[in-house]
Amino acid sequence: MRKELAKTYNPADFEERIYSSWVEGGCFTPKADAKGDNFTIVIPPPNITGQLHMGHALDNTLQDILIRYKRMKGFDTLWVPGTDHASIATEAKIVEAMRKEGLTKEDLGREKFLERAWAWKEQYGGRIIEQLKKLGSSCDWTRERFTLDEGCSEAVREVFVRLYEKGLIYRGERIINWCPHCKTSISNAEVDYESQKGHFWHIRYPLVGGGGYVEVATTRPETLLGDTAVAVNPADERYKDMIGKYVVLPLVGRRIPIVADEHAQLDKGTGCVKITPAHDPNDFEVGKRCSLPMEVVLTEDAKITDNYPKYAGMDRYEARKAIVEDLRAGGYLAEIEDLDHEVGTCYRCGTTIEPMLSLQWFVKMEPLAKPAVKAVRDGDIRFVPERFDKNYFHWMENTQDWCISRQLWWGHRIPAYYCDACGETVVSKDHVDTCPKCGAAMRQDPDTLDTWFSSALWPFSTLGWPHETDDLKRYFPTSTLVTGYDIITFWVSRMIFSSLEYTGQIPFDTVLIHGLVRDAQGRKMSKSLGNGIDPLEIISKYGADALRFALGTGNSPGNDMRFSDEKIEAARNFANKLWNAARFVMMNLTIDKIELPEESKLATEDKWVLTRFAETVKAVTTNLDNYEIGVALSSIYDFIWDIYCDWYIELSKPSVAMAGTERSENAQNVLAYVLREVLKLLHPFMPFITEEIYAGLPGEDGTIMLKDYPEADRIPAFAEETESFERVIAAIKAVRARRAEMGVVPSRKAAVSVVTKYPESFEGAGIFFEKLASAASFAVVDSYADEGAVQIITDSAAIYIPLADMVDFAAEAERLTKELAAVESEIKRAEGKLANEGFTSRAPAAVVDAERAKLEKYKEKKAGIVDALAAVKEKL
RNA sequence: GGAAGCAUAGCUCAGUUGGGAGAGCAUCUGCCUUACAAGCAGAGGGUCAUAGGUUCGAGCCCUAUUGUUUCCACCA
Repeated sequence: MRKELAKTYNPADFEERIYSSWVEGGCFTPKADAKGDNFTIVIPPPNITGQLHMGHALDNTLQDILIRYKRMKGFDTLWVPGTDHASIATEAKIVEAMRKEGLTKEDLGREKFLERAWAWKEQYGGRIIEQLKKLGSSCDWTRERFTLDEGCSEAVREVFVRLYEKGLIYRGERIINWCPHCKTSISNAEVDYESQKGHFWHIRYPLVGGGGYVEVATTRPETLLGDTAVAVNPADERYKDMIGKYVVLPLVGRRIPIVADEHAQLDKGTGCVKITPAHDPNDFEVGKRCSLPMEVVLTEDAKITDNYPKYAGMDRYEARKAIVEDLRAGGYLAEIEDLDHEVGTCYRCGTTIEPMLSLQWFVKMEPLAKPAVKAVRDGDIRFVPERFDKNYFHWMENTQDWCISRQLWWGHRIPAYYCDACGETVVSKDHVDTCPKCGAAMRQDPDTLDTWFSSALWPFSTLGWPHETDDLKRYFPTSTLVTGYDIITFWVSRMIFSSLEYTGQIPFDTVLIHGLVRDAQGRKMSKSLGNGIDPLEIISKYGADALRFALGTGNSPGNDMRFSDEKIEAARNFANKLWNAARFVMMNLTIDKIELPEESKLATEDKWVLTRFAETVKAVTTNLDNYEIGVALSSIYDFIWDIYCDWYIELSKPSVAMAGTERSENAQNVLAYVLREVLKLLHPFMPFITEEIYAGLPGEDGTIMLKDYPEADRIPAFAEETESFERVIAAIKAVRARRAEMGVVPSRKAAVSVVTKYPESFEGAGIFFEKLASAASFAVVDSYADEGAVQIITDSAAIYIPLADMVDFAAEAERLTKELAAVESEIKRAEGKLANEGFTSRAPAAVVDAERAKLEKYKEKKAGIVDALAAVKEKL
């Protein structure tokens, strides 16, 4: 069905309608007749609780470009989105939403809280999917899978139990970052460090049996209650004799040993360090090494425990005050030093983090990391660009055991059950109510799993694993993962070792890494800075195609990009240009079917544009196959704007205008053919505008997104005619430049005469000179005698224009002298190069030949300039 | 402290196995040429951070230096 294009490009008029037509047409489901290999992407859309942000838009755009490209290439493509993963931020959002209603988690209880969380998720989750549709994302939404059900999905339970049975998962003590306000542990990545003014309290610990004291310093004096040792460096001469002796812990009266440990540094403070194993990660390590007791002194809301009656119930800061006061009164306080130090705070509420000892579940990393490193080392999995494998290896080879428990409710609940009566622990896929040992009631671990634990299963859990589903058999392992470099350690590495461990296969063979999207000043976009640009606003203002173009152009794998108004405007302008070109073509079409004329009927300019197009197709496909999306896109941009619009459309106008003739129809066919094919070429990048224009082409039906991608080999190309026609273009450009330089207005037409060694190149070119170079007439002549004419020299022609009244011959002479010098220096360079034995014998033959050809051109040009200069000088 | 990236035109950035420095924006000049002023035709503007090295040949490969960004670790 033919459709007229609107006079102005307004994406809002058609983007939504087109998306619906794709959905209705079943375009996103795999093609039954796909002839190629599989190409699968299994990736979560953005976190369900968040607004679509620019980073996600970038992810999604790059994924969609690849999917659409592969689909048009005949691959059996599948893009399955999973949905939310259960991050701390997610729960925080839910809690925040509830707080507005005056509700807290604790009020509701776990069951009700999860119920509400699900409702909330549906509401916001639906919205995010709508947002992605606006971007044109061709996810197969019908296959959307939720992996977070009832707090613990089947796949997650399955792997937890498997790991437990293999001894790769264990429960142990560890120091975690505890937020006393949120009452949850948070990961290192979620701790913000801020510089705070504080103090360094120097405290004296008396030696048991008299004879003095040792002095330690601390920024957190209240942790003194939990000290179980003082450490000195084993190499420290000052304290050599004290190792093994005891000191008395002030205020508490406990005898604690002086131990030797590398953790104590010789040159810091006094060289003595108080050791609080239960409240400091380093001290914890010292405690393990020296077998020290772990003394917990703080409750989960950071108050002193009942074990220290004098301070019990005091908040940590109150306790600090009281303890410092008591230390002073007891004469233990040696000195108070002012200190600026970095304090860890909760990224969400800003509360100072308290390191706490706690029982957590861990995954043993060493046995998992080895095959994961090997898979990348052996090239089974490839990072694009390659350098990111260093990042990956560095992390994988130094990783510590992975703490997977989180004190949250919204997430996959740990499938471990404890019997309080007999202490039995059972790990099971199914819910366990009664203790298999003693028959008492069991309770499930209240904690949930780290969000990355379930996300790590994404490539196969979304395809139905642990069941042997058809999807799994058909599409796993998947093809390409597209993600930012900031997520390699969190997610990519974990997907790799998880997949190898549970399925025995790699999860994907290629990891395309992109950079971060920054703002115009180069800052990372963040909510707290308020510099985030909302992709939806951009879409409504400029269109999804423009956004996709802006994200795709100049995007080079692994490099950050800045997002600016200039960039999006340039993208919109490009869409507008294409729109107008298409309008021109369509309003001139009288044919009702596009058919490329046979070779003998093609004009030179037709052959030229087809050849340049074939080159473009080659460049685009090669670059896309190498994941050079930005380079591929700029090839298309250059072809459409420079070759097709600025040259070919102009060149074709005279022919098209001969209404009713065969020549006109041929020109129309070439115009429409190239337009149709370039629309296909561009479709993966700008799906909406290409679909809209395509729908208006005569004789075409169906959606462009299921058509075959152009293949360079199948486009007729004519090397000789192209080279020949470039001479005409060069001559036209030279005339325009010369006229502009002289300030001749376009309306002043003048006769153009050409003397050339290549008269056949200029045959029939008169019309182009008249139209594009303000020529009143055009002639190829053997020689030209009017000495008052302007002379323009290219490497294939001497062009004469009688504009004597405009010519300043002195200036002409100067200009020609300059040009002569320039061409002579080129000749010198080329001759020097060719005279170099090393070059002619070692450089590839093609390079040497190209150099010889260049030299020939320079020499021709020089001869022309010499003649012209002589003529001008005579005139002077 | 450990690791990695980046440094090219006034600005933002491309530059795909090493073979005569590019784009967009900005600036300047001239154009309403019947698809497009969100446009057309021209022009100016770069010691490719610095110093060495490899090579017949280096923006590209190697080494060092400087600046900058990021990740990891540490911070009694």
